[in-house]
Amino acid sequence: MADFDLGAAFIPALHKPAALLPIAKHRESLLYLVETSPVTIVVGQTGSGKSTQIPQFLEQAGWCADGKVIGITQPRRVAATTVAIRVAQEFGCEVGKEVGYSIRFEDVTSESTRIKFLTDGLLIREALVDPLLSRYSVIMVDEAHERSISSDILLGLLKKIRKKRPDLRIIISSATLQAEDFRDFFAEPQEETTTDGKHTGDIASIVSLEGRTYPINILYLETPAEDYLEKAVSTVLDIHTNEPKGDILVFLTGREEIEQAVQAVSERSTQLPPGSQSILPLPLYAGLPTDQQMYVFEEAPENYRKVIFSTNISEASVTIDGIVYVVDSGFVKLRAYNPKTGIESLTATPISKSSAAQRAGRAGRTKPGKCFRLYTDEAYQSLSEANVPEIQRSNLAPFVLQLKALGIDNVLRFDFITSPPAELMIRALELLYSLGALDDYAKLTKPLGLRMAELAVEPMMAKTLLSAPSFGCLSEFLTIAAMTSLGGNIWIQHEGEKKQSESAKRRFAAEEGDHLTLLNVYQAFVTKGRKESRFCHENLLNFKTLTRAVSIRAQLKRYLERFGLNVDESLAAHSTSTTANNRAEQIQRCLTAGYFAHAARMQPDGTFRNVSGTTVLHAHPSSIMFNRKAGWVIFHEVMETGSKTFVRDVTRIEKSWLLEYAPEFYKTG
DNA sequence: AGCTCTTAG
Repeated sequence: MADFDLGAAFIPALHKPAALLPIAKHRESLLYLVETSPVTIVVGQTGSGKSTQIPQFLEQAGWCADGKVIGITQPRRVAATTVAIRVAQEFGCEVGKEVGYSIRFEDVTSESTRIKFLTDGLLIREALVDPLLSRYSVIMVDEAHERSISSDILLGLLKKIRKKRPDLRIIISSATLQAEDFRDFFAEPQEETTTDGKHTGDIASIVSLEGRTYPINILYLETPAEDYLEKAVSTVLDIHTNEPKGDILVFLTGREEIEQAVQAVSERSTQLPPGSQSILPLPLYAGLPTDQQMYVFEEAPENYRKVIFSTNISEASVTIDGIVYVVDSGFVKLRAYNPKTGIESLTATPISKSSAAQRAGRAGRTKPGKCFRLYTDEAYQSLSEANVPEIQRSNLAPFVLQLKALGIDNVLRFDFITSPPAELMIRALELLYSLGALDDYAKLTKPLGLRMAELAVEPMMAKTLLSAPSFGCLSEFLTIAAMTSLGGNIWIQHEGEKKQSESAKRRFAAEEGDHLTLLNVYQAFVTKGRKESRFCHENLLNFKTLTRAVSIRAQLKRYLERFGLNVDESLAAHSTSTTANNRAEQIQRCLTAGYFAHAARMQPDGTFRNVSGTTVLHAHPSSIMFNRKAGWVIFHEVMETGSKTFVRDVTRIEKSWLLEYAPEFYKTG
């Protein structure tokens, strides 16, 4: 490119012409497979063009005749939108016309849409109104190997739908390792196996597409590292001094480690020999404000080498160009739900082999790369092959509720590609029963259970919202539901500005606890923060997440109005101090009606104990209740990290309310 | 006295 002396008259093509992609030569065989086989499993490497090309091949081959649609699901919203935009460009139409996408809050499709990209979760919700997904002729489940709960459930539904709709074609895109699991999942029971080892019951065909990646040289430690964080920092400096140019991506487990590493590298880089290239260390994690995340995508200034310290967000969700070196700590923070205690934990665990391969692959996207694994070859050999599917380590209550709403009564016998442990299912059923979403026969109750399933919030919050009209605080709970579903990230945290952030929080603090504090923050945001850009800045509030809260609140409000519930916004706005007290109490009572299972009592030493007295809980330092005295409280969330179990979003209640609103649940007390 | 991996509706 640099050889051309034509200046700005030429710009590089944004995309490779489709004909140059390796997938082009597989066009006919792919179409033949889809035509003849009900399920096609596409094993495609990075850069094979499967997500962009297959839908176009199908459209050209007539799969959209009679107004039918080709649906392609993605595990993430960004993927659904960016791939749709790209395919629309290649197709030569405006996004939303022949090629469109649909994600929560954004439906960019029309009557003429033939190729539709959407998230897995949204397609499951479409099944609530169209159980056979009859608008679609082909459904392609992209990135199925990631084994998210939604794509697992979607595959189970598709298997069921296929029996009633033999015309439906299913395409699953997968990594090599899982392809056979998907094939076996769709196989129909047969006794015999043919001599070539092929099951006669297979209805799925596997096709492999080569990708366009460069070779990666993988290096291990000779002896285990005592401290992988220190080792990561020294490895980065070694690469910087000994290896040719190219940016570095370092996989660590969380924010704290990342900030430490960034700090350490910037300190040590001052000791580099004079005249050498400088290092630009950058953090990357999901909780980082968007503007700071953007730095990692910018080209480093001349004479700087970019080093990105990242969480798992860079493993699949985010792609950064120009990475030549990967440093892999071998650890990831993984969420797991304990069905015995109902407590989620978040702990650093060794990654799987497939994760390690994925991380290494990040080095070979633009030219040959190197991956430095901060563990021994032996340690690598002892890693598990693949990650434990999300469905086996999550609170299943929201999904059991969705399955029930889809008419699947016997969820224990639902055809899961990997069955969740029975304990997880039972715990979910028990919770839904205690909330009144299921009756004595484990059938979905109407209208309560059905409405809970339709609301896009967790079951306990759904119950709270649907109870709110009888406490006269529906408007307030629309806000609280929206704010809690943001999962933190309401406050911007700058390094070394902890004091300011504390005092900013105190400006909105409510004596009753975090839920009313969140309500105050939201009120202030919609009255001032949305118009004055300084407001969020001065109060260290995250404009983007609060804007999202406004969208979520509006969506929830539409649902409740559809249920015929009247949302009176006038009462919330102006209230005298006596009605304000009463209003606070109604909110606390209503919260108890949905979150009674999340109750705790403060001990003289300032920690909390759950109702059965078996678990010690700590108020999270971000809570208003941190370092305050309280009696009984309700909390939104409980999570074990490291050695402590923290509760977040905590509000005072009266003990007697527990018995008043959940007599069944607490009858033995 | 001291802190959440990621993602979706």
